[in-house]
Amino acid sequence: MNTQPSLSATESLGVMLSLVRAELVRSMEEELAASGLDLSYTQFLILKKLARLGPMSASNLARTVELDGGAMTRQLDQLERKDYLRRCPHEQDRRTLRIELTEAGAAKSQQLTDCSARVLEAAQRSLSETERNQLHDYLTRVLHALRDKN
Amino acid sequence: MNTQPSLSATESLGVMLSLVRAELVRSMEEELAASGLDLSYTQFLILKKLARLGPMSASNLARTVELDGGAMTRQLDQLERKDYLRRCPHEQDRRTLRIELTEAGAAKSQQLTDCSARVLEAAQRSLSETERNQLHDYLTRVLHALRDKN
DNA sequence: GACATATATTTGCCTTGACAAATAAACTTA
DNA sequence: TAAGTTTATTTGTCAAGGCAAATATATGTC
Repeated sequence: MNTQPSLSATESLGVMLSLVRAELVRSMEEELAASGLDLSYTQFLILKKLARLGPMSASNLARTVELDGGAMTRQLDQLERKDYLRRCPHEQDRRTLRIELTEAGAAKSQQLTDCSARVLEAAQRSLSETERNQLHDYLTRVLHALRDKN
Repeated sequence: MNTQPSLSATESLGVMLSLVRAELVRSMEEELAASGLDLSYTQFLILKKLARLGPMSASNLARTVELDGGAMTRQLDQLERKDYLRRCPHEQDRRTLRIELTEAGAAKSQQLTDCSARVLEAAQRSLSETERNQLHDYLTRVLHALRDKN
């Protein structure tokens, strides 16, 4: 049995955030699957970051996508097995990995960008440009307020 | 090793939602712990709903807090063990439970409300009343857009 | 250089939540 | 009423992520 909610009058901010995030993730995974990409939302984020920012270390990647280091190791295992990326040795620092997209991975990255763009556009379709910026701004301010709670 | 992010220029909506939600949950659990309440965010939501809406069935509760039915069973186990709530038989429907707060649970509920109010106030302290309403409105519209994607 | 400290990656352990199957009990309909 | 369908709860299984420990390597200090 799962939940088919009926967003009541005034849900609190926490509940709203959970709902919207969950629905966005679901939409994103659906869109990925529809494009023939077999990727979880987390894996999508990892590949997108690599495509946008280029090769980087695993810990850097973990920080960038807000994922625990241990969890990152396991996601990299999966993505390497699927031949989306490669672990290369770092030239100067032998502790560090250089994670880079394979040719296959790079070839898919455009599809990722397209999927992402479609879902985000669908999600925000009822918001004007101004409202989208405001939403982002408000979320940023809430995040800051929570982080430096003085 | 965990993540101490540096929210870059323009994070996408999905990332922002995850960040804000995670931080809010963290804050909430911290505040609960500081008030001597040993409760996860999920457990907090369950008790708060019960306090606000009164006794209800487990499946109703699950729908209300957006939790899977199986997960709800296990949360109820824990909360019952801690003596915050009770499973009572439903008078008309023998399939159904009537979940109600114990005296101890009811006694704590005011603290929950206070914790919640403090954290939400802190989170939104840099937003005006108007902006808070807009944020809620935008999130609601995004949610609807994602649900009925036509 | 030796030693203490910090960082990167991996692994083990644990909790959570989703999903599906199993029961039990209503409800619907012929 | 009997059969089929829906709903409520519980349980098993699984994947994901957080945390801590282990290991390897780098960096800073004396």
